[in-house]
Amino acid sequence: MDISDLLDELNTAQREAVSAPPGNILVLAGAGSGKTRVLVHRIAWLVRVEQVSPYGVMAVTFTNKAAQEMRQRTEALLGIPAAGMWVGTFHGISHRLLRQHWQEAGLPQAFQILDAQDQQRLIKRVLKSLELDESRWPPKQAAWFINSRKEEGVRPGNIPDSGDLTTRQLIRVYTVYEEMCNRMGVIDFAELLLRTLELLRDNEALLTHYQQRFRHVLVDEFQDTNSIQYALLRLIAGKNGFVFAVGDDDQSIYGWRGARIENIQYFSKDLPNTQIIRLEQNYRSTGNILKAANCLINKNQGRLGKELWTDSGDGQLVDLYAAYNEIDEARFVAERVQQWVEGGGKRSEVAILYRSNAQSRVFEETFIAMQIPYRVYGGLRFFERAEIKDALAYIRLCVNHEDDASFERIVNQPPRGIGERTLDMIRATARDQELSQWRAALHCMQTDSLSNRAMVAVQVFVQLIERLSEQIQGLALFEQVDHILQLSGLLEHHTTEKGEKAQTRKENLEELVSAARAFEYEVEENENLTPLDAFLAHAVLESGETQGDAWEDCVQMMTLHSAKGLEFQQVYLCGLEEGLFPHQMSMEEPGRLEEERRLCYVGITRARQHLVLSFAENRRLHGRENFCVPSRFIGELPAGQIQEIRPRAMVSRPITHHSRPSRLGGSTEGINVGQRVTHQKFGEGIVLNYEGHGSHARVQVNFEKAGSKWLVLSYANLTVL
DNA sequence: GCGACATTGTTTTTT
DNA sequence: ACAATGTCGC
Repeated sequence: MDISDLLDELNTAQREAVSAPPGNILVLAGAGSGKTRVLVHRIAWLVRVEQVSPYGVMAVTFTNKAAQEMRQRTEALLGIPAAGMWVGTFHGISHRLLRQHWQEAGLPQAFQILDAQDQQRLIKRVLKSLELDESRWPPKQAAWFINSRKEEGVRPGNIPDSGDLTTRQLIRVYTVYEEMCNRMGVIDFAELLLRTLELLRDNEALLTHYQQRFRHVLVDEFQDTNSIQYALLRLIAGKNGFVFAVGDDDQSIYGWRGARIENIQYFSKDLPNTQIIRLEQNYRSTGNILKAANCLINKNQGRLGKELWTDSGDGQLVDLYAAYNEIDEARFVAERVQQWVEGGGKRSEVAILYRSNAQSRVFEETFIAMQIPYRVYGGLRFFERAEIKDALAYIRLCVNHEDDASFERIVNQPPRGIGERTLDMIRATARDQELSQWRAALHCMQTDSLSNRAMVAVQVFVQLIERLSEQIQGLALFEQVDHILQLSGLLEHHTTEKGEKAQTRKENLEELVSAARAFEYEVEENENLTPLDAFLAHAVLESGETQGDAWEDCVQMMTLHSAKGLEFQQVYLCGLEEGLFPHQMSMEEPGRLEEERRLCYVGITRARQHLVLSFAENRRLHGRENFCVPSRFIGELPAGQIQEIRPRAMVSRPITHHSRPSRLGGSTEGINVGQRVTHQKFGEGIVLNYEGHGSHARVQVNFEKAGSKWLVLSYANLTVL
């Protein structure tokens, strides 16, 4: 068999990984070292050389986009549709398993998936029913608690009672939340994985079946797996299966949402005869960019160790611009982009990266003023828009009357005279009688416990849903969606609504019908799912941009997080200031600071040809004008690779060559951001920020005992430690 | 039910 | 500063 085409275009390390005999393999793939390529070639190798049936291969990623790309590239390489091969996200694959084995998993056949928003709403209701005050028990915190427990595979009953009151309450919330989910037949994202894990773990026959089927499990972005995902992988691979994992510990940037970088370390301990292969040759960036990246990431402790290199030249130096303020920063970037475009560069080859979304605004304003087309990533996605979620809620309620989340959402949307009072009545009935809200509404009408007016309103609603449920029987998917939009009054509501936004909303709703129409083609061997159910699941699981929409030539603006996996000729890494990047919230803890550093590393390694760093000396943040200290990361870069651009005479602070943040001016002598100080009353703390100068200067100090305080420097009498 | 005011928080994001 | 909620009065 001719396999030369599979290996020809690979380097030695890549070849080693792709052609290794079946076994547990961990590929430590640096940025730009061809990790997806290796993964895809490995699949092709297994199928073509090792004669593994595509049916026995499972490939898992995190995002739908990555899954799609993997599938496409695999099919292109194999030259055949890889039918039977399971390529998808952890959630997608779990969903598939649960749909197939809903009975064994203890789920209703028509179970629906709760997205983050719906989950939050449901938690709010749980808090209310437990009579917990939302200000003392923030729903966000409860959601975080529940999700992180689930991600560790822990049910409410298995949380050790530490005697801590807060924890006890949260366990109660978790318990009730779970009951409500079960009653409503909905599961949240974390539950998707946890249920699947339990399903396989507790079901010998099923587990054996899948272990025998999937002898080869491949994982992308392994450094981003959390505990439950790792457990799932190991369970499916079993004793006789093989895991092929690709990851980069230096690009682990999702620790804050449960990803466990340690999984990389555990891998070789947990799985027998692990072979570790490093991919260090970089095909993306110039030598100078790589040197900067290597030098920075070297400051992290406990790395597995990897040093990127390239055999293409050094290229341009990395530019560093010290802007006067954030407006100057944006202006500088825009002008540079304009020069690039005038020189024949494509706008889509330029990325502006920043730490937080709020930073995009100034760039947007500047780019609009200078008429440079741009596109901002992030923000609300199609299926997350309110009007779309309303429409979906109608559909879901028609499919499953017990779905309280949907009931709440649309019972009075568009307004039909069912106000808070009526709802409270229904909610109370639901609680007391242990009914779904739908049934509670029926109950209220039967028992005549509502005012006449409310009665009629509820009746209208109930009849509407009943009529809709009946009428959509037997219709094609898009007709069902269209029908519901027309008769629910939603479309009409947004049509009569005035304002520019209303027009967009209406268009979005129409777009939903088109999406439903397009979706019909994708409904594959729908595993005992109606097209409508499949469409609903698709909406939740893949709420992303419908697709990579017509690639206009736009400058790309995004956060560092969303830049992972992408590459650009020119990268502007902006807002390199202490407190912003590394972010305030991550500065204290060494572990989180290292994650920030990895984030910076990710940013740097996005650039192919030219990297420009910038920071502002003054920045308006949360309404306050702040003096900024250049990010410590700037000081951690190799001076030889950096070229400072400072056209402004007024700026005179040295930037490179210190890793310590520079000193404050005026009478604030001796006090630096990040320094430990002590105060007579408040005790010890760390200087977080400062503003103003001379005798008016104020510093923000985070005291260990007293918390964060702003102090006027001339009165505070701080002692530097 | 809706508009006017007040309060609140404000890293990163996928599924 | 600012947007996104929540509360209140009509």
